[in-house]
Amino acid sequence: VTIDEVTDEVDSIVAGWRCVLPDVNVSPLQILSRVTRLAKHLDRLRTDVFAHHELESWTFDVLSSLRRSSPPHEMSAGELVTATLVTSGTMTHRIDTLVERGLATRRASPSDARVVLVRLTPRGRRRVDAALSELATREEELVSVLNGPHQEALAELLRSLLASFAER
Amino acid sequence: VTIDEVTDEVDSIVAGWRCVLPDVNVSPLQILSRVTRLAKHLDRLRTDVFAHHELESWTFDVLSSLRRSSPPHEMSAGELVTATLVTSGTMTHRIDTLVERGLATRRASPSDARVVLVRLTPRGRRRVDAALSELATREEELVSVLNGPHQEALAELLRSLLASFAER
DNA sequence: TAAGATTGAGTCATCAATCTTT
DNA sequence: AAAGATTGATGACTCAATCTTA
Repeated sequence: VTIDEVTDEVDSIVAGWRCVLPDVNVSPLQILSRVTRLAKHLDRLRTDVFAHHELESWTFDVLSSLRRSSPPHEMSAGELVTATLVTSGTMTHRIDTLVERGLATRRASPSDARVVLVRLTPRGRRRVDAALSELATREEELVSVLNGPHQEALAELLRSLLASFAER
Repeated sequence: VTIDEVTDEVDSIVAGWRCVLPDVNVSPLQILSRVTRLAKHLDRLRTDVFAHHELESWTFDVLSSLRRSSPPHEMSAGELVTATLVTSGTMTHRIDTLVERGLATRRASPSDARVVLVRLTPRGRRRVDAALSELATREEELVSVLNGPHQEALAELLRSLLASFAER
């Protein structure tokens, strides 16, 4: 690793740290810094795509959880909280917005009045399906810079890394 | 891919979509959804680590850019904007905070009074060095679930993916 | 007129306190 | 009490408008 050209923003970040703090092992950044940057780009891509369908990333998050649940596509607010990794206060607000827009309905659970059940409307279903479809197409283009085996290898490596997080 | 067990949250998300929308190719999610989730976990890890050093992720972002710049560790506000991928308004506020805390100084450029120069203080330097050192240790543990060659392979695959984003 | 930084309005997030039902 | 959802305060972000200097 001596005469490599600097080809990447991450490479220069790593090189910068090595120069300044030579005793610290910054090689994990070669992976983790790229993960962070990729995630930022992906976030932008999603924002763009969803805007074509009058959705935001955060509304899509909720709608897509509902969509993947078995018909009648209904989940409790608490289930949505754990599925989307946000706080309960955030979820209350998200549901407010979705109901206002006619993309979901909210009702008290008949069996336990503390529980709020959120259900996808037909309009919400059409909206989220169209958005996902376009998103998948765009993501396919991106991933296509890697051939099939490379894609699978990458998915597997990421799975291992993710699993090591989940253990904690 | 018929009798695989569902081992992962991402696997079940992908399986969910395949069931609901079988005509959409959701295999890119095997990669990109894991990237997003990894980034979320990383964000939490960084928040934790930086809290030990009385820093937040966003203050660290700025301080680390300054730290990697050549002595006297001074950059213009505009350079910091491009380095950290935030808007200029955000950067103004970040600089305010860093100056208040004595981690950086702000002055007008002598050669062009429109330009604001931000410089790391010794206190800021010690703070960011300590934070990076701990972060690197924690990230090393995480990445260590993969052996050396796997780490390199992963870094290379991510580099390709990132490059394909940068082209757009 | 343009470049660079700042300000202010609006959005969505978190956290902690509260209300309701069990 | 405890579980679930809501409310309100606060924080950091973006965008657009503004101010200052070149």
